[in-house]
Amino acid sequence: MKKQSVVNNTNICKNRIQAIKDTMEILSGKWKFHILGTLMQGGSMRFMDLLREVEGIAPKMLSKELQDMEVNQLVNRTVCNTKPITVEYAITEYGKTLSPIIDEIAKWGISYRSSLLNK
Amino acid sequence: MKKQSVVNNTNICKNRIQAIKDTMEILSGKWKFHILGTLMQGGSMRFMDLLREVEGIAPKMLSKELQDMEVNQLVNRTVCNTKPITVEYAITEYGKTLSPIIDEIAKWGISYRSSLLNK
DNA sequence: CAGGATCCTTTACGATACTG
DNA sequence: CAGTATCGTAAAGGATCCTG
Repeated sequence: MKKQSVVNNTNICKNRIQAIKDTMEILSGKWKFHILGTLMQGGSMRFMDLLREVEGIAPKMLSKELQDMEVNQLVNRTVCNTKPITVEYAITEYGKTLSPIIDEIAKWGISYRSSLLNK
Repeated sequence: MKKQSVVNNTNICKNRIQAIKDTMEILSGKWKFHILGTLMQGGSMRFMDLLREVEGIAPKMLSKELQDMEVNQLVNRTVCNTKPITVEYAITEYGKTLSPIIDEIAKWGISYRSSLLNK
């Protein structure tokens, strides 16, 4: 009667690896974590602001990464009727579900830095 | 006397972004999360086992990624005196500090999958 | 301001073959 | 078995110019 243990260890492992693959595919590229981290603390930001905050990124790359994330509903793009036009980017509610990941990454980076200093 | 508030909001933000940068630099490349996830659940593994488990990776890439991570002390390489020689890879204690990140990534991937199914 | 178009350079990645 | 060598492609990245 213990038929549910068909879900064996091997399967759980495979699923876990598949899950990592899935997530990383969506967050692939050099800049996505970086952009998400910036948007998470900056609220709504314009293209130019992002270009300034995400140091080192070229407009071409920023544009491409934002499009990727828009497709995956992680960020929201809003055109404002100003003159000249401005565009606001913000994290969606769905995108916010990534914040535990970003938080852990930031946390690790911080302790990494301090472990470098204490040598 | 409140001189410590020199650490203002802007600085905290910059540090956070820098921390994300640091972490992602160490975990850069297409395969590191994947390999780490595998090693975390597999314990000590041989090169060939990894090649099999990390589906799709080429030996060259596996070798390179493992070397990167060895330099950063995330994984441990042990040569065994067998015939023919075998090599065991395992996560270091330091590497294990990355597990909250990997866990969050796996968790997100799993709920991402199930949200796809419920459409 | 927001970004697309173009061109060019440099890495990253992949497939296959080979060696101690 | 555990890799390295070699070669080729694709993507990343940078610089500059252009347009609605």
